[in-house]
Amino acid sequence: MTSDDPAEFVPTVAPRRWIAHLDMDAFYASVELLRYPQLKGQPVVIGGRRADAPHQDEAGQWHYARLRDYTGRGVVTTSTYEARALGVFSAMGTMKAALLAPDAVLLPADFEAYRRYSRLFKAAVAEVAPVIEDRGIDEIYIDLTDVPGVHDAVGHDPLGGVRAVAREIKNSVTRATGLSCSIGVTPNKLLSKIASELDKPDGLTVLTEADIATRIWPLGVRKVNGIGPKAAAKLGEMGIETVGELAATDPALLIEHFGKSYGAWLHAAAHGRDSRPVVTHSEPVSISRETTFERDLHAVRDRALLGSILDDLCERLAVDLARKGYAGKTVGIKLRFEGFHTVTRDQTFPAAVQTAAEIRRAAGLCLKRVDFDKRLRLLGVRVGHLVAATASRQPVASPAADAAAEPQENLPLF
DNA sequence: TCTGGGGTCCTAGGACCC
DNA sequence: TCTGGGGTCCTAGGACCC
Repeated sequence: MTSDDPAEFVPTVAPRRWIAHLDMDAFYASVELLRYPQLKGQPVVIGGRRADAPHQDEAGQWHYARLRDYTGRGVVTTSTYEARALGVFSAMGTMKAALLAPDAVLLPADFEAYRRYSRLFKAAVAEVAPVIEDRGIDEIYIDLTDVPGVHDAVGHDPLGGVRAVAREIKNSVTRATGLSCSIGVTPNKLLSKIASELDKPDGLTVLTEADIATRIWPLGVRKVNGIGPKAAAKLGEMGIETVGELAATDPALLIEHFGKSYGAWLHAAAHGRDSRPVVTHSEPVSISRETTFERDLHAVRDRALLGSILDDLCERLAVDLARKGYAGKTVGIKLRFEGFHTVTRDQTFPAAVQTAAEIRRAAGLCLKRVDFDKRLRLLGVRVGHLVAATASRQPVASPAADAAAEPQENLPLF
């Protein structure tokens, strides 16, 4: 209230929140189809790491890599709806996908292009509704509460205003990119995330609290963002398969099985309760680089190769840090052994590190604390405790700096 | 059929301090 | 002199998400 005059005090009720979740339909695959429209209607898979790009022969005939020809450790990043119909989904090993859909076209991922289209669709949305939370390359939350007209009825439809705004957002995304998206609009992020999936692709679903019992409760618990494979399996053992069954479960029982925090959250989520705001700005917590090898590597026999892979990761990480304007006080490594067992080691220094050499030295210190009894399949480097790069160059002694000053023959593992 | 790469957040124990 | 209680930081692992 800006006035001191009590006569001007008008109690107001906060308007109902309207939060949208927008998800681009089969995003990477759809971007590729803009480039290769002749593939429309076919099962197409993006991924596979180093898959061959399509090429044209002298006669102008296109040639594509097929899933059956792939060998390697990649996973499917995205698949078209035609490929999904054959059982090929994201995160599936490409070799397994090849068994299900050997004739599917395999395209290499082109993240540069996806990022370009990502910026395009987000800019298009921002012109209609500027309060946007980034949830990755193909997803956003949008707070529609203050968008003009959302709270208006249209004719006899009390939700006509929200629907019109959501429709306008969908239209401007398509106008800007040639791509379709699915939108869910509800009073909170949790419900909107579920709602955006209910009518995919090219969907538009508006729900209120009154719809929870009929539209949300019949769904499997995995549809709730935050219930993953482990929690779902544990719930299954308790005889809880659907969100409705979860909602009907005594919260005390959930807390007993899942702990105070997660147990209470499960109960609230099943009832569609979520008051998280749409967060329009956030700073990164850590920046990392990692790579899975073509074949498992031996710490001693492949020492030189591992060393150069680590050098490369540190250099790329330093480039990422510099480009984003950060340095970091914590350096960590990640090792994955054959059998998929994963180990991390990290170390925090008094002064932030920034250069490839500094990161490399710190990673070397971390490596000293690992037992190499098995062969390695993955190596990663991470920098955390991020600070602005300009403020990081204090001339303070640090273990990393000391290590960097040591003679080269003191180089630890790798 | 063995499972990418980039992240975030939570938990839990120990160190350390008051 | 037999044993506290809270707060914070660090480290390791794990669940989860896109």
